[in-house]
Amino acid sequence: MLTVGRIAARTGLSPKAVRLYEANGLIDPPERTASGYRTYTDDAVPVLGFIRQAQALGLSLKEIKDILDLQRRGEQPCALVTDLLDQHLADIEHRIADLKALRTTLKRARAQADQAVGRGDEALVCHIIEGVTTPTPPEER
Amino acid sequence: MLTVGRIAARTGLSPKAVRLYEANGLIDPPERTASGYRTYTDDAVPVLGFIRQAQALGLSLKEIKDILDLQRRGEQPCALVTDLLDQHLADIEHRIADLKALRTTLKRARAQADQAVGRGDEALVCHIIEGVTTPTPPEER
DNA sequence: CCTTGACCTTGCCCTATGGGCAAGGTTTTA
DNA sequence: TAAAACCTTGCCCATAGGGCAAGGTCAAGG
Repeated sequence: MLTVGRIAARTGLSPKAVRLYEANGLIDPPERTASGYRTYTDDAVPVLGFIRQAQALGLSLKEIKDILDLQRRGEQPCALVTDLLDQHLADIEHRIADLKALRTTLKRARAQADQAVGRGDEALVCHIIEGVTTPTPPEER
Repeated sequence: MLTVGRIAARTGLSPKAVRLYEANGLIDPPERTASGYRTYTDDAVPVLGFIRQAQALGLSLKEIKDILDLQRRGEQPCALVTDLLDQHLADIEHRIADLKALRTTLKRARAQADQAVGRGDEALVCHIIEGVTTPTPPEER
């Protein structure tokens, strides 16, 4: 009999994560023993594996739930999946660009720090930060 | 007299953010009017500006607080600042690398999706996700 | 049989940075 | 003087769980 701890260990998740997925509707509530223990069947293992995979691709629990809901209703989730993957791909491009811009800004700040050492110029708190021109506020998405 | 809304507008922040910074100890609690309104002096403006700049560099409120605490105790925060910038720089390199790896994985999933369309192979939920080999779990830091 | 340790249950607080709303008081403007 | 615009505090929301508490349950060993 698969308890929550055992199925968690088998799928590489924590028991807490498994319970969370149940609470969020990603997996069906399993049967319970008389004393209230969750008892999973082997059928639940690949679903949890799928969740892990999808999470590794950057999908949120909400998005994964939407996919699984479609599938449970007998519909093809693949169109949704490709849409989501495309969105995340675009998002990742965005974030990489933002991080690269931020890296440039940070490097400029660092260079300025080394240069300003010993020059002893004054600033409200620290010229290293205050002297930095932030080009475009990296909008997180 | 600078109310919270006015100083927020002047610094490009929201009133809520300004109150949050006060609650978290980044700025000193301002005087209050008899009716309880916060009344800021112009001295608070550049501090809030500093917070904005530091945030734009990716520093957390906690880190910014540490910098400001040092400065308020009359010590030079610049060593801490350079440390933090170096840490964030390394962190950003890491995250860029992770995102690039994830992008590669996502692109492979997408390519597989296009290729598998019409091939009609079966999977638990969607072969697009299940067929993807996740190379290294992108460890978020 | 009993104990001990490992497991399970629910529930609550915590993370970071605010956004949004509610209920109520104050100030400013028309 | 009345309405609009502002302020106050407090609470809930978001992500994806981690950690802890209090208490119930199960399996192995003595």
